[in-house]
Amino acid sequence: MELRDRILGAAAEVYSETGFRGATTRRIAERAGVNEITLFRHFGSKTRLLREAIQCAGCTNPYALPSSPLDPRTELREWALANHREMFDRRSLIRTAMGEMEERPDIFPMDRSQAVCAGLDLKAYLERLHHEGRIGADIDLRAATTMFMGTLFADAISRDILPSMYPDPPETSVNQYLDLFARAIALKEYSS
Amino acid sequence: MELRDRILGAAAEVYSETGFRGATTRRIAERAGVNEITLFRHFGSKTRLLREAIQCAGCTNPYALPSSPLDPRTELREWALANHREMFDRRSLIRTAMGEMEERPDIFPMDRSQAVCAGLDLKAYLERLHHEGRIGADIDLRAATTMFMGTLFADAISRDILPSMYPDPPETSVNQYLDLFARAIALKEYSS
DNA sequence: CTTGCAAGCAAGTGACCACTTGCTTGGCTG
DNA sequence: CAGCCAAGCAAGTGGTCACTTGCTTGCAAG
Repeated sequence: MELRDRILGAAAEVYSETGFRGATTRRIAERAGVNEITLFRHFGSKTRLLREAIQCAGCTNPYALPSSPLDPRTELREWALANHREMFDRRSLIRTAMGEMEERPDIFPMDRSQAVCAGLDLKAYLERLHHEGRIGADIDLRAATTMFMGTLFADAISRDILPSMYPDPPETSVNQYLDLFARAIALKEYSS
Repeated sequence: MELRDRILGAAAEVYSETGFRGATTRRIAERAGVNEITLFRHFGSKTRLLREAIQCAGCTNPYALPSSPLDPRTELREWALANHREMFDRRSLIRTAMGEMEERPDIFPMDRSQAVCAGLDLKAYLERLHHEGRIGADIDLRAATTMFMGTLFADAISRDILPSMYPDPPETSVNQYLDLFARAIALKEYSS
């Protein structure tokens, strides 16, 4: 079954670089080191091949926040870094898929995308902190979640094409975002 | 000269919907209500037509923040709403262009894009506030700018394809972002 | 050794693509 | 009226696309 995975990997790569229309069966076959006909014998059509390749390349087992917060600052930093890295590594695929979202909504299952799942995870974690009284009482947790996820997302997918806006390495930037975010939600840390 | 603009508008529309490869000269001509040959007589080639159309559709005269801050909260809200609206209106073009950025970097002049210009405007404004002592002294202004722009940007280009993450109307969300942001930068407001 | 199957190769099909050529139409100016 | 020019129309060119057909090769199990 190694060959099938090689084809799927090549298809995801070529799609990320050139989009659906640019991902020709010739290019995918060449990238996979496989005869073009083999694609059709395995997947039936270009559409089915790309759908499977993208859904496969899009899924990920996310880094989860702990169910009982201990050290929020550290836990959030680890989590933010892991999620940022995950999105940054897939930035080409994400950008291409978002650009074609309106034309081909079925090809990328947005509702179970990493950004959405991570957002739900973060929101639940903030709710736990809020319940423990470690977040300002009048904070809108959904807006806070959306803001922090949006910041990480925009950084991950814009960093390489707007270097002037993102001069610092991801670790530095994420730390700065976290400082701002902690103040934004009035995070109370236990005395260190 | 009305015809030329109609063609450019149609080209930008079709490009936003289908990308470079999908924006065929036939489709553009049909959308513009014009014979296909007219495109070539006016612009020479599909590439030149699309380049001009996209650069034309991409440029905008941004809503500028005042050079001497009076009421930061209100000024920032107006500015954020205007910029969010501008990005939201162009969301299809932005998504498509970002998706093809790596393959065709010349077609969309990122360095003078609205997001970058608005970011510079915001940063200068925050520096003025900081200079007047109305922002916490130890705040990283660049990170704060990037965070707020990233939040607005992610909202504007994701809102329509992730409705579950953005249930509130833009005005509500922007207000919430602003509340969080004001706390994040420790904004001191004059007594109201 | 035979059967079967996965993969390769060669060639081709109809559709669409960007772009060209040659000719016609219609409105405006002198 | 004559001349000009922008635009339309019809047809075609060479190229690429997804996908098909018919045949061959090589390996592996019975």
